[in-house]
Amino acid sequence: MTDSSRYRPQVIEERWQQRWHSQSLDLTPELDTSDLASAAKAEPYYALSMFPYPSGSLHMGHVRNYVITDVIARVQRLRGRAVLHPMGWDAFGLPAENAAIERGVDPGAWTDQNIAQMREQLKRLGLSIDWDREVATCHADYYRWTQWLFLQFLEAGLAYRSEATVNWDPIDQTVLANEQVDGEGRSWRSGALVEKRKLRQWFLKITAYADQLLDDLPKLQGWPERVRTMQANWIGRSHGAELRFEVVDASGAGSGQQITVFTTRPDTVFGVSYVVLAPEHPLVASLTGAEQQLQVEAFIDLVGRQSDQERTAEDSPKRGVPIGAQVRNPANGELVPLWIADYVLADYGTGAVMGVPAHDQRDFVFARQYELPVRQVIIPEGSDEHAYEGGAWTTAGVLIHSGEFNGLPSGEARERIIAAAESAGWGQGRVQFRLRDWLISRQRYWGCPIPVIHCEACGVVPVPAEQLPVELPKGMELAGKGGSPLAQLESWVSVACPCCGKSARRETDTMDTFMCSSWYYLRYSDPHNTSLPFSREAVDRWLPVDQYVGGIEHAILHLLYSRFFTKVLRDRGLLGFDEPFSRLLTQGMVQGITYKNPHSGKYIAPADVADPSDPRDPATGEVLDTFYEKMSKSKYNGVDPAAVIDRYGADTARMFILFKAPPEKDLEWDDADVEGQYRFLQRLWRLVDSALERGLSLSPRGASPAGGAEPPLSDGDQELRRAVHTAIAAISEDLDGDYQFNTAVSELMKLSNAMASHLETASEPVALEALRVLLVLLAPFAPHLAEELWQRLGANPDGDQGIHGQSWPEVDPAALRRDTVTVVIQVKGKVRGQLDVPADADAATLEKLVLASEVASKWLEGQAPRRVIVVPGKLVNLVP
RNA sequence: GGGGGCAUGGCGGAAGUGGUAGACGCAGCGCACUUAAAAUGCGCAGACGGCGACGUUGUGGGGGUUCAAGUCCCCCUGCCCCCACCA
Repeated sequence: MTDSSRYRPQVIEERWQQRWHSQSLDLTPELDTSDLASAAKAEPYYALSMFPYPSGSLHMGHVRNYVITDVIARVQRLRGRAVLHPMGWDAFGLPAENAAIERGVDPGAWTDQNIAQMREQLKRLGLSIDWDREVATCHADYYRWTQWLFLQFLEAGLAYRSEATVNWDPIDQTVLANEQVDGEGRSWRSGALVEKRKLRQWFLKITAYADQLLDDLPKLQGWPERVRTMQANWIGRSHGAELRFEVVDASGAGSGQQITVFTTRPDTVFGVSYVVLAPEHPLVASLTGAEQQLQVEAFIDLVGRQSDQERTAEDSPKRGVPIGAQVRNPANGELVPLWIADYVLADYGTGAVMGVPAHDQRDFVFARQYELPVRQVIIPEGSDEHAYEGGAWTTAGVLIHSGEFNGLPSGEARERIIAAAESAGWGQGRVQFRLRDWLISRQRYWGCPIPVIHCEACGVVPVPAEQLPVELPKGMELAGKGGSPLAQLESWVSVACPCCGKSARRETDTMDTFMCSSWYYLRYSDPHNTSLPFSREAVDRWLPVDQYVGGIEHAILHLLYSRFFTKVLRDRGLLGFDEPFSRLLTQGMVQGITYKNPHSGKYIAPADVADPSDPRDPATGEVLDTFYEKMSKSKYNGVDPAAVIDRYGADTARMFILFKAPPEKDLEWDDADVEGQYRFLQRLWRLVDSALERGLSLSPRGASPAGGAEPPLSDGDQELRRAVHTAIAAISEDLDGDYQFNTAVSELMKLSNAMASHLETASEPVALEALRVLLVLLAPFAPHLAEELWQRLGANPDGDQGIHGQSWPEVDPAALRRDTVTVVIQVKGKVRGQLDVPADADAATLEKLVLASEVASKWLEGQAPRRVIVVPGKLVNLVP
């Protein structure tokens, strides 16, 4: 083999990337808007990957994400769609600011440098991305429109300021959204235990869209079920009632004050033994009796020092104190004591709960502890036993001890009691959501400034649209502590009020970066627009996104916020659809082989493990635990994409990632499997080499186009054509709908195996058809190799669009047809043999043929079968 | 506690509406080529029994429906993910 005919991915990949770039092959086609051209108009297709944070280095998770989207984009192009496949950067955020604090670098410069670095790494993957549409959320020409959109929310009454108890990260010195605090009460970024603080903060009223966000979930049939479920749980709608308990004094006289509770079980209102408030409830101070003062204050102090996680852990003891007041149960007039307790949350419902120990497990535990009465008011249907021994009876049943509602089933009682409360004025039905408004204020520098001005005379004044963007001041020295950096820059803060002209102060909070990422997919449709974030025309043409691809970690926040944005912007008339992403693919993570010393807990780099079949700690000789886990620096289990590309080329990396696991499953990185993929690509190279040696050419000036083979075809030709068209059918199906790239690649392997055995003896037209189809099918997966082989076969004259401008092949049903098929002979459902029969044999013929077979006579032993089941083309089951 | 998902060879994974379980690949074994090795090519390969043709068994466990079950139904076990004192 000569050197020039060796597969050298490093050479050919770089060459084709340059060529494609110079031919502008990846640019998004301009969509013709004129009606005249509509006949020729290609249908748009929008393939989108979740954009990365520009950390500076590409990791395998990125590679998997973008390769999947790239294959989808390339397939759609081959199918004649006008494809939008963009990329950008989620570029605001803490890492840049932290780098600035630690190393004194400029966050903008640091970010731009990272972007440049990652862009080059991405380009090496051969992604067909339209880089002319690149956006970075930290650039003023982008965040100008983030600000503009914020003002839309403000104008719509969907952005407001409110004093709120917020999560304060003592390390990053900033406020965090609930979603950025993990289950242990730690900051998602710094890992610090989050504290509580009261601050005035900006919120977006996502709760105003809670119903729509929930009710539209069933529309998203192209989303994974579990993502829809996660969102539904997160929104958490529950139906119940607000009931008002009047505060009464010792003599039973009403005070005029009321405690409003929220309950999903109004049917249990006759079982209330006490009413309990959150310690933070605003009425606690005024209602506390003189004798209880000290005790109550001590309790509130105690609860205040608990972390959220301590307080809300399910198994934590429920503690409380009576505050020395009592309330009247509006349903039965009974007086019950008023308590405060740590198990009641201030920010859910009304911050007050009616205690029904017989029918709520928490109330039950609480009542047992403080010897409060337990009165059963619901019994299991058809029983009158006390079913709550050892725990509360929390399921539905029939009412007792409930006055006029006795005997009603729970469901009906709920409606009747709510109706009674409404007509008597002590309550009403109410829907409650778990979802809270979105806290978007951040006391950080490296974010999008909130474009408002605070004027003593005019209040909160939006920055006029023509004055946008409110640019971040450059050249700031960031200390990393003491609250908002912007607040310390007097020259930036001090500004004239746009309304009255008097001196006023800029808002110094910046926005949660999720704001920036909630609309970037809209900007790609019209990235250079300088008068609007996007034109209605462009956004309605390209969106909704046909296929969105990204990690499951964004199942709730990013996707929910984006859906919220879309609905608000639709209501503002800025776009004409109400869900942004038609189909969603959540790809699994990439895991690396991980070695851990079970005793010391130390992770060992694979390179330091001498013998992987007997992994031992190089320092101590102890046997190591071996498993696969998400790649991370601290576990030394990462694989650098650049190193893989250097060694095997991008095509091998792409093929491996697509083949190794279905896209939504976790993928275990395995060097041996990477080698296997590399070998497969080399086999393809040699296959084309052997075709060249035979003088085959796909040049239009050469032999007649494939498919024109003269019948009758030889057996080998027939078999090869069958393999070719089976592959087209199978791969087309794998790429439709569920995206089974792994089986698509295996079909490519099967086709290549078939060609290895038949190509040499095949007639020229059949051989050429096979080569052409193989390469076009390969093109989305291994774009460089496919293009190179295409050219080597002479099919790529200058000025031609190359293999990526070809059309996806069509299945020729005639090629799949067979003269004979092999049917399975079963006896009583067990496979006992096979028989070749004419493909068009009908059931009766088939039965006759099988009954006459040796297999039948062997197993039936002369008996006539009692029953014969015939599945034409498949099997015959004989039941003796 | 609530919700969702998964369980198939040594490994990753295949198996339209029930119809030959284990495609494709990795690792492994044998053969060819080679002085040798690598690379490459060809072949074998769920387990058990048998020289073999073959037979038995087999998709986490137990039942069921069916001519036929990885696939449908019931029960159980294990693992993963999300939510969670949400009243």
